[in-house]
Amino acid sequence: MSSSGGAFNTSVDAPYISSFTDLLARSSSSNKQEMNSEEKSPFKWNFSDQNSIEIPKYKSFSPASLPISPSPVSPSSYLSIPPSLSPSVFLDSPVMFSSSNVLPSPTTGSFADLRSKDEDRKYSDFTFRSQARPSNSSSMFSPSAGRNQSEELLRRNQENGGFNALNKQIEFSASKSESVPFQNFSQDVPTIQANMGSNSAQMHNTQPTQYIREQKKSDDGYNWRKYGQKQVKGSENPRSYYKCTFPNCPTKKKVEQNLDGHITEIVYKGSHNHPKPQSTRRSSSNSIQNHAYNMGILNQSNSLLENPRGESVTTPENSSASFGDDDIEQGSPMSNSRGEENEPEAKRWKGENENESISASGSRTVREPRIVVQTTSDIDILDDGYRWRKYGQKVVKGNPNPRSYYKCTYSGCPVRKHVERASHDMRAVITTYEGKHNHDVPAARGSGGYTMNRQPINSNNVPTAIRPSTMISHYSNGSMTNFANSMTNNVSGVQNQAPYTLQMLQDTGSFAYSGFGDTVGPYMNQMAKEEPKDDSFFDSFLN
DNA sequence: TTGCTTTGACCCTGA
DNA sequence: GTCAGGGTCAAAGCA
Repeated sequence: MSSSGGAFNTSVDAPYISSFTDLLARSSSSNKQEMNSEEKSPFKWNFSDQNSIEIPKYKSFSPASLPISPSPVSPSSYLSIPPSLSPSVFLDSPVMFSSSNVLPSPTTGSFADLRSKDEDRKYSDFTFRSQARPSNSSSMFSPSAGRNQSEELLRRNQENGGFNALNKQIEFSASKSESVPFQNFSQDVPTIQANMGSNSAQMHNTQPTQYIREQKKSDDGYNWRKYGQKQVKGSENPRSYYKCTFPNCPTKKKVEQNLDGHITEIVYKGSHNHPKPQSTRRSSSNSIQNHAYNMGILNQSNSLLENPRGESVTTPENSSASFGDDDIEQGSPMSNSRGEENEPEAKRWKGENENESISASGSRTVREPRIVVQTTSDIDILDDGYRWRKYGQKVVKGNPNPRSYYKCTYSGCPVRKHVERASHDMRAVITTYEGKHNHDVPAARGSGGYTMNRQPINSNNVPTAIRPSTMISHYSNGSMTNFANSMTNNVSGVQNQAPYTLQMLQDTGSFAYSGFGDTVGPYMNQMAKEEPKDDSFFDSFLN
């Protein structure tokens, strides 16, 4: 396969790095230069063995103080920084503030304030150097280049495979932080090392720091004050309660984070009765924002529909249209989704599929925008690498579509999952995982040209703790599919350099979300049609 | 001083 | 009426 197409296939004449492969090549060729300037930058390129393959590693980022956990392999991990994108674009993008999802912090207060100037400097430096072309990239990331750069990058992305690269960037930005380049690389590193089998120790050092920043910077644009935290029964994850700090704004949200710090669930209650707090960083990204919206990545409230991990992300603003208008066919159940009755499958503050409730006293409580973001960072609705046996199927309340129940076939493994199509949109599939795999990913079940050896979803082969969690996948033949195709191309494009595997694609949950529609469709169709193979399982399930 | 987080206690609701 | 669980309050501590 060629390495053409998608975000990685940037114009060759551009002083940009179009892929990690490219980056490696450039870093190799410019090794001396990099080393010379190494001491000047907070970000340093190191080479464990200068006589062998030169893998950049990162050593200058201080470890995080928060619980250290392996960062799950994000789909975005396989992406290098799309060359034509300037971080400034995303610094300004409201998209970045939209995602509480991804790894947003429950502390969604003032975004900018959360980052120290020192961090800014580091990021900037890192970005600068990561491009391996300092002279060019410096201007590229110049704040003053902001608007023009964003427009230019739009043009470039359209020229180089449509919005694919942009798409990734937007997703990245939204899910991570404003420090896109840093985030990108910090995620790339562990992933690459995991698959290349080198420099792992050093590369892992970047994860905690990155993670902490993810937590700190993600934002939905509003300011929240935490007013409570509680350990809820049935979950090892503490639940935090937040109120919008705007005077008289009734909006609240509760956020669950697992022990790793990943946000596993965000539920919004109420709607903001005020505009988003002004941010000086937001205005210049309209072009991207609009582009993304036009592409169906964003809905009309500029909220990201899904983050790179495949986590469906909504905010109170977009809770009623979380799949993006462009993705929704006219006449489909979602086509009128701005109305409350058509809000996407989402868990309300209390209960499911209820916009309102009536108290015992008869008073009616309208549950307003209510979002739900149930996130799973480490699962893939397409095929997570594990083997599943269907043991039951049932139509549950509120959804005419049957929910397919599966159990991991590995002996003794307690993990189960159930899959169902969203009632509002047959292309949206909700997968809920329960339990924790106590084994490695099974060997491949045969494959084509790809290396099918699956790897655990997280980068260090530690079974991923998964609390009952839900991932909403959405299949579309629209723009998101194009994005997925791009992703495929991208991965294949770098395959020559690194053992990227299909697993890497499939582990990218989020990309699978939209990207592998052609694959997902049949897969899900099969699931829908498949009859339980094990009556005992089925019977026990029904009982 | 201000604003935020933390955390134990209390309140509310539903079974 | 009791209990359990979730949600909220508010004092204390921190930056």
